[in-house]
Amino acid sequence: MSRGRSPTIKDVAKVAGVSSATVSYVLNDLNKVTPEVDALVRRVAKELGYSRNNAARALKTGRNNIIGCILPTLTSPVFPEIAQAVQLRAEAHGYATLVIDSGNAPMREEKVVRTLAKHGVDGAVALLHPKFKPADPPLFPIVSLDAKFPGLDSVHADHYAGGRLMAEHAIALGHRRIGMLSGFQDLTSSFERRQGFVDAAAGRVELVWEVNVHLVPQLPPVAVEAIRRREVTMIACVNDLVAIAALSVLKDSGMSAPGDVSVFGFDDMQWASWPLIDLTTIRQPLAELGSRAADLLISRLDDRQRPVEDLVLPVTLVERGSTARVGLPLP
Amino acid sequence: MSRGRSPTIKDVAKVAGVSSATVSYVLNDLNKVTPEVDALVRRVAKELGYSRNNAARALKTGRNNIIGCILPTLTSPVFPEIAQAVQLRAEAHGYATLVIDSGNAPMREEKVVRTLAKHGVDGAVALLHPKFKPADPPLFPIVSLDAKFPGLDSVHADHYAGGRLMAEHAIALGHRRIGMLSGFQDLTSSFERRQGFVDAAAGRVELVWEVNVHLVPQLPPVAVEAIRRREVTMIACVNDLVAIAALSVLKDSGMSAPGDVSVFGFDDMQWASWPLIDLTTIRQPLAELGSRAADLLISRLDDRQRPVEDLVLPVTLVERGSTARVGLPLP
DNA sequence: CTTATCTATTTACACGATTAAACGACCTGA
DNA sequence: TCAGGTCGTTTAATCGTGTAAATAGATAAG
Repeated sequence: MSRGRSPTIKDVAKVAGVSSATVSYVLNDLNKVTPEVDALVRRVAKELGYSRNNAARALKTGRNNIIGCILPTLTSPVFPEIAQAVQLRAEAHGYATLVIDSGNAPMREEKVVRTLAKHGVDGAVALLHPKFKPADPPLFPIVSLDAKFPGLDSVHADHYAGGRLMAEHAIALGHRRIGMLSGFQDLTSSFERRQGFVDAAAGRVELVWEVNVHLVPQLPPVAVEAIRRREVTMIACVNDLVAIAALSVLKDSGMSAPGDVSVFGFDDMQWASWPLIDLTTIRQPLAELGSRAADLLISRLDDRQRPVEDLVLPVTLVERGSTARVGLPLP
Repeated sequence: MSRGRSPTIKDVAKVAGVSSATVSYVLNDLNKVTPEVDALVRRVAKELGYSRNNAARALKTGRNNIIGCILPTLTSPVFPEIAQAVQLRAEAHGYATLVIDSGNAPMREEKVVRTLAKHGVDGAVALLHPKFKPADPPLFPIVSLDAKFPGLDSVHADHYAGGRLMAEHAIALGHRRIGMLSGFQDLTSSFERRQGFVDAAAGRVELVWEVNVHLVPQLPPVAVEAIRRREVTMIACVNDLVAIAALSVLKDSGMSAPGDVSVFGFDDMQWASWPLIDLTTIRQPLAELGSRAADLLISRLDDRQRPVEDLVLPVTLVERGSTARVGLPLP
């Protein structure tokens, strides 16, 4: 105590006049002790400013009370919102969260998992590339974010329904000629979003052009050219970041949304609502995604036998100023 | 091994036919052993897939190889860039990083520090409110980000010079009547930015109005009104987020930058360069800020006696499309 | 050939907590 | 009264590493 060292369970035991086992029982809420002793121990512990040594506990129990959160990058508007929710929920359960970015490469994902294992995480929430190969046997339980993953628990938005929603809204606004900036189709969520759109649009909309793009706010030349051809009344984008890139191209080309062409995003990341951007989009509940994933992971940690669960969260349409009824002049 | 349990130092020792102490010496690179034994042990360890149990090591040595990174929030464009750099650098040194957001409140900062201590971090990089009171004695070393902090190592950009740079560029563009959206002055960086600006502007620029605002992309009504009065040719903002809020107000009011009024930001966060935003700003080297802070923290962990260090990084002017020479018509 | 000096390795304990098992005190029912 | 059960508490072993101290073996010095 006064000798700098922080007090251990034994110090508490000595002061309280009981054995260290008793202290441990009290502090772990196994109710094995009389109310008086319980109260006494708690009081003494608080007085001494006792706080459990996590390393010792981890060594003995094999549980570290740390979970990992693996995301493709932190420098994107979407993922930090998820990370924040995971962390908040984990903390409520007494877990700390190790947020790590995997740089979007499946190989690095596997390395990151090993790193996390080395640091003794009990499990992780992860947004994984479908090509990711889990170690066998797995180093720790993983909950897959954003997409179903064979053998893993998962939490994700209903991308397919979102795609349909986009198409139906576009049709309702009178759009018949649409260009599409879809994501590369190896990513499950990109695939499902497109699929939903295409299924709902079938026969009612002409998909004039389509370009696969990376999920970043820069477009490849072929996409820029497509936009400049002015052949469509709407550009449907795989996510908000890409939609912003499209808006940028429009601005650079002297066009604007929704006057010359409507632009439709997906995600409803925080900045989509800024007046400068003001993007019509499909909202996925990012925070809920994170907290549900944390919950799921922690239940899994408590019971490794429970059946694998796949949680699908609903999406909603958020109508803003980047889309308009076709043919309607600017207000 | 084959019994599920992962191999320990004793398993390695048994297979290699040496004692566990020898294995420990080898794996910790204390060169106390013959080259042959060294090689043998390493080979066996690799063969068994041995990996050190961090909890046991932490228990024995009191070092966890984890550092914390405390930031006001993750859902801001600026902080994740720093976090990413911290993490990358920490990983290179064999440390994992616990990123935590403190929600911008000094009281919560103190709580977060206790949480981190509970999870056994060896130290932390933190962006602290000046009112933050470190525990005494400190629970672990902290490197202060973004501002000097009494008694702590620190790494931050040269906010004062940045403020001057803003003023000088404004003057060079011919601006004489300027409105200012400054941050609340209890935050050191906001204070210094303003001070630099005011000092350099003295006598050459009229500060027509000034409003203290929170560092978020929404402005209070009084700021909105000030902007709408159209009394100035430039709005100087405490950071990019606030500058974006100003641009939003302009757009909502049927004005635009730089045609009606120039807008000047600070930070050069990632999105400032998007064509939709295209913000003239003062760049602070966010990634370098993070990695230098991590370096500094780790040196501190290795030597608690070294004198406190204050690292100031230079800022630069980034000229984009939100500012223009005064009186110049739109191109 | 003895004794001192190194050096490579091992022995043995500590770190702080958890927990099965042992223990003792008290109660209960025949 | 005594076997058996219950309850609250303690004893003691254990988790995997690190490391001071002991030990053995080789070398050098006298």
